[in-house]
Amino acid sequence: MELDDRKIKILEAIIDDYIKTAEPVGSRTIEKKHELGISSATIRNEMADLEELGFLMQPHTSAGRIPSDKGYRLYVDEMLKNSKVSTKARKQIDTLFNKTYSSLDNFMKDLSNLLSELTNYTVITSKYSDRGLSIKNIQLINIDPNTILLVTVLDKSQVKNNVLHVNEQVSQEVLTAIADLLNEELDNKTLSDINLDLTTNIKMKLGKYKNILDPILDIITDMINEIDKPEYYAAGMNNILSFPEFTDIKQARNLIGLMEDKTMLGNLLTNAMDNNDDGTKVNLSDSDDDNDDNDDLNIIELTDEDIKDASAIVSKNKKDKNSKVKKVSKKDNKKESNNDISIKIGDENVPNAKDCSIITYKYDLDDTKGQISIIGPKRMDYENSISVLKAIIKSMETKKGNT
Amino acid sequence: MELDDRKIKILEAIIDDYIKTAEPVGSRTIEKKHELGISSATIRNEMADLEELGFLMQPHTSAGRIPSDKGYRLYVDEMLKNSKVSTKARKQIDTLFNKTYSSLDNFMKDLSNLLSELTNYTVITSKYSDRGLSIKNIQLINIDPNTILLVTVLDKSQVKNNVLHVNEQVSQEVLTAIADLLNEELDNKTLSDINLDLTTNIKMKLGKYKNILDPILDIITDMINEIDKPEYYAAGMNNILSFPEFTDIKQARNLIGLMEDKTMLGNLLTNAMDNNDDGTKVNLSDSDDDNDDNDDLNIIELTDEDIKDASAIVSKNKKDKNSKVKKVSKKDNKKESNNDISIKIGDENVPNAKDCSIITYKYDLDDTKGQISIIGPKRMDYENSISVLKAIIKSMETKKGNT
DNA sequence: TTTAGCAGTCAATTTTAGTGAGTGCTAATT
DNA sequence: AATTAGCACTCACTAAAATTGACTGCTAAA
Repeated sequence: MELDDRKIKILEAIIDDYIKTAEPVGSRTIEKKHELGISSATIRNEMADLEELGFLMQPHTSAGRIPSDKGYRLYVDEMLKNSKVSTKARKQIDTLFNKTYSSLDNFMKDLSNLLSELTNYTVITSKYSDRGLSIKNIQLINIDPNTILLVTVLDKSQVKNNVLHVNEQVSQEVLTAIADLLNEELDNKTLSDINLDLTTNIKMKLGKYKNILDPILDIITDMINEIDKPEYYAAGMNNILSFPEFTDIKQARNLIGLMEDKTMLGNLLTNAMDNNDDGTKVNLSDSDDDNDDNDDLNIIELTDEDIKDASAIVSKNKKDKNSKVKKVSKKDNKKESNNDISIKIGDENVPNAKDCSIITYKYDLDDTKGQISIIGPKRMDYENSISVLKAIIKSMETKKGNT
Repeated sequence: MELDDRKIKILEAIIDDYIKTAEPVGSRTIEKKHELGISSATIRNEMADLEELGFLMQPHTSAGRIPSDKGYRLYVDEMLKNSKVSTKARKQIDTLFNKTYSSLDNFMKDLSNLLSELTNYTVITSKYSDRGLSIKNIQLINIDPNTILLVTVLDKSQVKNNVLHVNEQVSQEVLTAIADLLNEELDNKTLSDINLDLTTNIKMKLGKYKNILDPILDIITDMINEIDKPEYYAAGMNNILSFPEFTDIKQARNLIGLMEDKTMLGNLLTNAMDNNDDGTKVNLSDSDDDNDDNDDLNIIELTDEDIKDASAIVSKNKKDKNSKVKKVSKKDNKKESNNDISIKIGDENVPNAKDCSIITYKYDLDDTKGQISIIGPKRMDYENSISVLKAIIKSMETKKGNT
């Protein structure tokens, strides 16, 4: 059996409908809402075929059809259109990016909240520092007879403070001397360069300052470990509770628990940006508002024979309509795909999130990396979510260029 | 009608039962479970009286009774016993307090998570800096030709960094000079002392450094505003979803939304530690493990004629049994009550949390203040929650003494 | 004052019947 | 050969009816 043009149209109609209503879609609904020029009986036959092909499912014998994971996959890979971001949303995004922030943390929090507000889904962002960062400058400042302030400046103006208490009194001169020596030793060393060997080496060299140096080096080591740890922020968790698929309180609890547990969250997000065989990567095609209608998502990788077939059909179909869709081989895109958007559907996620879809963008601000993930039900509004996310990414890229 | 001894016993039995089962409690249940030596008919009569007095309610005619807010109030004010913290919990608390933390933030997060785990309720902590803090030291460090690092040291070793980019190149000597002058001007000024007048004044005096000074003073002003803002952290939100009173998904969503909204959360917590007429304040009586059984909560303030009557009875009752409960007038305790635990029940909270009870402890670490709040259903396990909280507070106090 | 006993209440549960949106199959039509 | 009309069948969902049982309040006896 083949996945022909008409089948795809019907599938698309069903998925669109199901995304809106969350109710199984029947043949008569399709006949009435979409002018396909065929009777419900024919649609019924096609639906039976689509089910056999694995794109649709029936919750029970006398119900309409709902999309299977495979159905969503095809939809996401091939049928997504670019919807325009509302002017209101546009404004909110611009306002966010024009505001000045005292820390990246605060910015990311506001960003997450906004994205959640604009999509009505839960948004999780992660943030971790680049291990390749190097130490640029260390300062030791005497702020109290027995208190020393250690200021460590990393690449790209990241700064860390640590306060340490010492038993003996140390003059600022000595501290400056120690700092100078440390700067010499640690200059241009990256965080991962700083290991036990290096620290013992330094301790040897600066033996006479042992009492002060030891705690300082300990603190630096601690700090490095600390920097490594990713941080997470979740916005709009309550949104998850508004979808009919999560009325089962257990499901909801499971999900909220997942988002509160750093370890589980780590797994979830790592998985979400894996570019293994499942999951799509969509390219951030340049979307000027002038030629929006042509701004479709480019296909980077496909997963399944059937989907490949379908892809060919859909592509052909779109070309006929003078669209710019092109198939890009994985290799060609290796480099730029780093920053792309990935979409994981249902079972492609960790078991705890098997009823969700996750749209993830991996950002890289040189000194800080991380990701922005939108989590919703499988029948989430992919089009709007991706559009909003893309708008935000565009602003991020622009801003990055300016700084 | 009077609230006699037997009525109080029955009330206590009902509340204890309801806390465990979340089901309306009937007269026969009480007769069977508690050996009060009276028949269900008598209990029935007493229950009718208790309802008339406002301590109990009936969800519907043919149901058992549940406690009213007033009933809980009496229970919390007068009937709470001190339960011992389990050795396992004890250990977890000790582990937490023995761990070293690089920031108070991280410590408070772990603390919240632990408290949530030990109580099975949601825990919210807030944290804000004392406006009375003064600036101890300002350092300006040249980290790049056009980049200056501003390090501000506040009282009690709080340190803030800010990086600023300037157009012209400035030598470290000039920076040090500016820093020295700033230190002179700002020495011992508290955060609230630093206003527009003072900054314009400084700008006048140091006119020749205008280009560098202006952004620096702006940043300091920004920083002060930033410091003022309280921060919140919520742990164990998913716990809220496990109580039968919140099976209604709307209720649950409302609550989780509340905890995600900084403004609403602010109101909630401010209200929770108000010591206006409603709400109890319990004193942290010294709880040595040796005389745990006598370690009851002291009553500081009461709210209602009926409750006062009841209080007298309960107190008398407990004295007979050689307990240490004593009534303390509000005035006598003005000073120490700062650090006490307050309990808000149902309608005493902001409307959004009217079905919850909130146990709050206001901590004060000199440089940082804030609160720790446990939020659960009105029929929450006050005894365990308070015991665990008290154990944590004790550890905090001890640690504070050591630093 | 207490208690046994009984009639009455009402939420919750179970049962029953009815409805309607949906299907699959078949035979007629294009 | 593909499409469609028509029909029997399925089954979740709903509303109404019947049943259950955990309560109460009241009364009269102890």
